Amino acid sequence: MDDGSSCPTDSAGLLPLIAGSPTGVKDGYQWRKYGQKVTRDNPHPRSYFRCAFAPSCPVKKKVQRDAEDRSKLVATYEGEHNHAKSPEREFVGNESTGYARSQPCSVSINPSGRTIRLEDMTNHGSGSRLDLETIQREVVTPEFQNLLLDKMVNSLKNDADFMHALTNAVAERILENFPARLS
DNA sequence: CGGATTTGACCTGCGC
DNA sequence: GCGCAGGTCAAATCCG
Repeated sequence: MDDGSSCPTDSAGLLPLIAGSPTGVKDGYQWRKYGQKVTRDNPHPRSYFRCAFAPSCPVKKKVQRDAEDRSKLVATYEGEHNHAKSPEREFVGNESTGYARSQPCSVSINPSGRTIRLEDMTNHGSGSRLDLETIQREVVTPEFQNLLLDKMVNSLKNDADFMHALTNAVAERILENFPARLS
């Protein structure tokens, strides 16, 4: 087996993507892994996570490497969080944009609107250009943008840390521009 | 020592 | 009814 065997902690073949995050890709929430399974159509094991921040939260996340391009990580979110974002730092996105780190990711929503699929292109291998075009096609739709905006606003409003940081940033800016008047 | 992860077993749904 | 595949459980193990 060529996948994960070289690294004992990379049992799901995900290690390069989730270094520093034992529960998976950082997306602002805390996840607890509850299972792993090798599926028929993909030799790479699929990991199952549920939201660890709120026991009653119905959200589940499935993470699996792409069968054809193992540098690609596919995360599937099911359900919606019924609580505010985890107080843990490392805000890198929100529940809709997912782990919007600096790396490109493809986002798609299934017809029910309750499952969000993310594809993380970590290593810029072949096909990344095509994937980026796919991302652009999917993200530029007005419906999707409105959904993202709505989710972002709600998430940020509920994030006390973000509001605190925003307030501080604004205050600093004011002090920079008008130091004499405030002293 | 407590919490998180791993992993084999078990459950459930679906196609034949 | 049977077999297969995906999903979940829970005991064992690991790690800080």
